[in-house]
Parts: sequence; structure tokens; C-alpha cells
Amino acid sequence: MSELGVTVKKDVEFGEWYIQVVLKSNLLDYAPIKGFIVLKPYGYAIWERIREVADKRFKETGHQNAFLPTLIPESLLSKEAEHFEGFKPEVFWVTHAGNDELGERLALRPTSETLAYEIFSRWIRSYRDLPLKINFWNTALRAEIKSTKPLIRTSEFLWQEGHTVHASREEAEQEAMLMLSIYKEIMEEYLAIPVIAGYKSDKEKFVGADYTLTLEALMPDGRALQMGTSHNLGQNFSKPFNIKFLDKDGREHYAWQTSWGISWRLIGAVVMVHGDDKGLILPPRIAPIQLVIIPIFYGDESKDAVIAKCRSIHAMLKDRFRVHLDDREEYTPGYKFNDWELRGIPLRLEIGPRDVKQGKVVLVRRNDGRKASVGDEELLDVITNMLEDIQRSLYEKALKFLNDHTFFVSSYDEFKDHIEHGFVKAYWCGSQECELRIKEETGADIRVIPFNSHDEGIYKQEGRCIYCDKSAMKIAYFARAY
RNA sequence: GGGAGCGUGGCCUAGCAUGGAAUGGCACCAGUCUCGGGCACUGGAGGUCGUGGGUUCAAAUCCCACCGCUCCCA
Repeated sequence: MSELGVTVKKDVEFGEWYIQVVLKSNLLDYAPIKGFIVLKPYGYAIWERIREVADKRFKETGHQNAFLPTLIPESLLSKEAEHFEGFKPEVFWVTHAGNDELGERLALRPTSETLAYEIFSRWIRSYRDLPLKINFWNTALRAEIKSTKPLIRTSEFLWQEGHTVHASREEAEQEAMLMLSIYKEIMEEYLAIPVIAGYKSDKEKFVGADYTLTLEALMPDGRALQMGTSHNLGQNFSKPFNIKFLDKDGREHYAWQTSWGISWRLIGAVVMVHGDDKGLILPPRIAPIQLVIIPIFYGDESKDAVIAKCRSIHAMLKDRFRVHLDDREEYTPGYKFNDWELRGIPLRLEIGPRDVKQGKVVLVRRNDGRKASVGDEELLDVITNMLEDIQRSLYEKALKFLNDHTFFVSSYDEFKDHIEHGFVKAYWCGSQECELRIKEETGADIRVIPFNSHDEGIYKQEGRCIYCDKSAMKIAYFARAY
């Protein structure tokens, strides 16, 4: 019992719990380099599900996939000064080809804006070439010396980075907002994780962007996790990279740009938000295996009948669901129950001699352990409903946690009382000075300045900054973050 | 940026104080047997004790240096 399963309680030792779950559920392994991980087939299968869903939405909204090099010449990376300064401390550099020192250092991409835009500038001539909407599924490398955590913060990560070029400011704004809404849909409807949407503060925005839109989720330990970002780059890159187009008016204009990304960090969020003391719990819509069939038999005579039924049920389900028949003979059913629970499979289907006789199967829900005995003929409908119900339950539970751990405060003392337990929502005057002080004194950042905060009743009137007490129109969500 | 911990078969671990044949469990392989919540038994294979140097008749153990990894806090 001891070492196969998770040996600590999620509520008691959250950090240790997380590590044990991601390792023991076979999502990933450590790599022989500090801060790097190996995504194993099971973890990669989850990434493939996320990618499938996202890719479909990207294509529906007119984006195309492409690929570009991993290496970026220093001269390009440094072309937009603010951007370069921001990434400089965490860039890995290639300095040699074989034994020969390179004339110019090459960066392992921390993100591809500079490289992509140097290329885009050669592709774009007129307004007819716009909008240009390209997405890259690749990895990025950022040297994380300290505070690494598998999937959440690693020196290399799988992600997608979308890059678009538009003829007008308005179009770029709409694009940044559209992609944020697609991300939100994926997070809430597929990952079953509620998120707060809004703006980053200037301090926290992407270096080189006019502004950054973000989606923030709350983890069970009360810390916030940035789930995805969408940047309006304005003309900050089109100018240094000379992305110009000839417009209908016969004049050349600098283009307007966006970039946006989500990463395998989302898998880490799913683990943290939904998992329990037994291990992973995967939302049905992204689970690589939605239900697992486990045969139970005594002796050879019941075995044949049980296996036969398992096969026919498997055949019946396999076109509708992602289903796996675990017919390994070297493991007992009890072992398999624990094993698949650790891996977070949403539904378990048990078939034993009793069920063969009665024309039924036993269904067990991973999220709440509830068991049901179901007749073969109604199985398809019952499973469909159960998977939907599990998906919904996970979201609702996460939403309740978010609501229960979001605190509106009107004094700095209250702020400090709550900041370790979740999101603290407070008025903020907008000055970076207050933001920095709060960070220093409490360890908390502004995670997001929500959209439409003034539409909600309580915030309609002007308030007072939580730190300096000057008049404030803005509401911000503060939290300690990963 | 600050702090702590750890390196011994694939994994976990004993041994280290007081130097003298490397311990046990899990996993693995073969067979018998079992199966409605991590079955049992028998046998088996598997080791540069992180690396380098030093002390010693003798080093996992003592000394020096290095390397690597992890966690916690900001």
C-alpha cells in the first residue's frame, strides 16, 4: 500500500502531494538536467487532448500552423530593447558549433516574437497580405535556476504561441480578446477550471506589449496560477522589425500585432485543482482514457464468460468513448482499482460473474466514488450522462472553491489576513509604487485587473486604494502566485 | 535573493558514531496459485555505495575538493 500510492494528504502537504501525484500517476519523470522534465506517454496524451481542442478552435478562427527555428541570433533578439531586457536573465545561449566559437551567439528561443517578426516583415507587402494569423506548436526555453516545479515552472516547456499581424489597432485588439475567450472556453469547459479574465498591470505585462490580457486560476493552496495570456503588441515590434504594408490609400503603415500562448502548465493546474488523496482526477473531456473496464473472475469457468463480456462491452463502447480494457492477468482487480484511480480515469466499469449472470455492469465514479449497477441495454446512455455529470461536478466544485476563497477587502489589515488564503479583491489607485510595496510587504502581486469590474454592484462607486488610501477606480485581484 | 535536505541494484532504504564479506522492502524474471479494494508461496537475476583525490594493511564509513538533484521561504 505504502509506496505505490500517494503517501501524503493533499490538504496537509500540498507541495509533496503534487510531486508524488505527477510522478506516480505516470504523467512525467525528471530529466537528467536540472529544471527539465520528461513528459511520459500518459502525460503527453493529455497534452495531445488539450492540443486537439485548442488547435480546432484556432483553425476555426482562421489561424494556420507553421514551424520556425529554435535558435534566434542575438542581434534579432535584442532588436526590441525592452523585450530583450526582460528575457535576458533567462536565455540559454549557443556559443559554439563543434569546436568553433560562433561569430554571433544564438539564443534558444525563450519566445519567438523577434524571429517570427523578422520573417513576417518579408512576407507582408500590402493590406492584401493581412491579417496574417500564424500559430506555432513548439517549446520555449527559459533558464529557471530556482523554484522549479514539474509542469508549472520548468526550463523548457511545451506550448503554443500564436502571432498575428493586422492592418488596424482595432483588429489587433479584437484578436487579442478573441484568443483570450477561446482560452477561457478551453479552461472552463474542458479542463473544468474557472478563471478570472482581465488585464495584467504594467508591472506584470509581457515585456514589449502595449497590454496583456490574462486568465488566472486559484490553486487549492491559495496561490494563483497564470493559465494563459494574450498580448496586444501594438506597433512595438512592427516598428523595429519593419513590418509595413501598403494600404488602400496608397501609403505605407506599420502593422498592429498580437501574440498569445498556453502551455503544459495547464496540465499542472488540472492536477492541482481536481486531484485528491488517491491521486489524479481527470475531467472526462480531456482524459485520454474516459473509462476503464476491469474483469473480475474466479477460476477458469467464470473467467471465459467474464472476459467474453468485457470484450463485447468494450466493442460496444469504443466508438463512442475513449475506453480501455485492462485484461492484464498478472494483477488483481484490487491492484487495478488503485492503479487507475491514481491515474485519474473518470469512470471504472467492473464486470464479474455476478454481472454476467444478471446482464449488468458496475460503474464507479472517480470523483466521488459512487457506485451504480447498470443494465447492459442502458449502458451507453448512462455512461454519456455520467461523464457529463462528472465534468460538471468538477467545474462546480472548483468554482465553489474559487468563490469561497475570493475576498473583497476594504482595509490593508484585512488584506493581510486573507492574502495567504486566496484571491484578495481590492481597490487600487493604479500606481506601481503601491503595487511594489504590497509585493514587498505581503508577497502578493496583482494577478489580474478584471474586465467590467465596475458593472458589479458593489464596485460601482469610486473607492480608496487599499494601500495609499487615495481615490481609486480600479479593482484588482491580488494573490501570491506560482 | 534566502534557507534546508539528499546522493548505496530500476525505486525506497539499513549500514557511517567506533573502518574489516553491502541490509531489508517494493518493482523485475521463472513457476505454482489467486482475482468484487494494492493475493500468497518457492526459486532467481540485478551493485563503478554521485565523482575525483587523500589517510590506512583495509574506506559506503574518516578527511579534502568537486558535481548533481530536490524541497521550503521571498
